[in-house]
Amino acid sequence: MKPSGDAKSAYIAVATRRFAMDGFHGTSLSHLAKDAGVSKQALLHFFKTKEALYAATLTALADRMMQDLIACRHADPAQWLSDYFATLCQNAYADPTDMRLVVHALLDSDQNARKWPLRPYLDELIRITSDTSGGRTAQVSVQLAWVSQMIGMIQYHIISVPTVSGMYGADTATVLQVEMVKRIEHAVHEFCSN
Amino acid sequence: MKPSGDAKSAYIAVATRRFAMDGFHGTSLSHLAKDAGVSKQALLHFFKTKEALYAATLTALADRMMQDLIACRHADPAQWLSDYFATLCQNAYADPTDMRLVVHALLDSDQNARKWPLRPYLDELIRITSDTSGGRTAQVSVQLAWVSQMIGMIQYHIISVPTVSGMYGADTATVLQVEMVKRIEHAVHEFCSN
DNA sequence: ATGCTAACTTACCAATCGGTAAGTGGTCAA
DNA sequence: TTGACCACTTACCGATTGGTAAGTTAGCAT
Repeated sequence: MKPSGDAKSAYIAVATRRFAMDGFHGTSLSHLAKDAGVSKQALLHFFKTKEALYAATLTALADRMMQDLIACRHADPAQWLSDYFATLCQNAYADPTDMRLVVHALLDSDQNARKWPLRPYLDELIRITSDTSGGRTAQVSVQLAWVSQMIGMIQYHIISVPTVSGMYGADTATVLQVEMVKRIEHAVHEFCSN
Repeated sequence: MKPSGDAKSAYIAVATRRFAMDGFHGTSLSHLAKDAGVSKQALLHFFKTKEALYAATLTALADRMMQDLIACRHADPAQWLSDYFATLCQNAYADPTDMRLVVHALLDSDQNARKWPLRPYLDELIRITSDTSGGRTAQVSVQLAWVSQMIGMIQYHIISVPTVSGMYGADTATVLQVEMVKRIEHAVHEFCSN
């Protein structure tokens, strides 16, 4: 007998990819089932509604992002942030799934009072920022603003890659990516160093 | 007899609000019709498919954004950009519709090779940037990167307002907005002045 | 052997989807 | 007066949606 956790997390993985690609409304249970190679009711056995499955993918996303952040831990908080944002960007070039899912979730967050699971992740980012020599003196609101700005420019950049590539060509898009990584590094240095 | 242009643009206005709120897949023709106070086929009379209506809203969006940019024209290009980004942000606080629509369109841009109408707007932003004393010396790729960064941080900030407000409270969200406007102003000054 | 439960399946449901077909009522040129 | 045309309506369509009901199959403790 299959351990239940395996199948469940496999379904979440499939759902993550689909929801990130097409959004909540653009994804149907039948498509998810076909992707997972099971019947639609196999999904509904673990998740009572489509909404519940979506919520589970968002929770898993939050866990993943927190793990990725912790994985970059460094004694110097500025270096930590610099490493993290760089790897976040590089990983997203290879697989933009998570970044797309976050943005989709942001756009959906109006219509249902969904418990937003990314708060600990944001809080941790702010905490690290407040440990840097440059960020220490800033007010909390300034720290929040800076963190928002950073993840905003990264995530927006990632989701705009296909469009930029279509508008200006793949070559320009690649050059833009390189340039963007530089700008991120520069932004961390400017804010966090004294 | 009603002039046809009026009804058509009224339908586009309704569709713009709905598509910006719920995205393409989250919006149905019947909902749009109910919003407009007509039957579903009134819409299909002007726009042959739902896709065509969506494309029309994106074209209208592009025109609007270009107009708003031109409306801020100023002899000093750095001042032009500063004014534009500030008013863009302020308008979006009052009505985030356009910013949400852009982000929705970015997320959708994979699945159909849609002609993206915002390119002239981007080109114009880059042109203005290249006229500033600070931007003049930069390579085109750097100018594109900076413009992407600016509109990215603004649009992402706007769509994240409800979530931030839910996570940290409306007061913190307001403080963040004020702080964000400052950061935008600072970013323009830093890049464009020399 | 038996009964219980977890992990499914097939069959089915009303509701809604985008879109087609065939009118209806009003305006306007001839 | 007529006839063409435009904006729009009602009626309808097959396909798909999220979800329910009722089995079926396998493993496992007793």
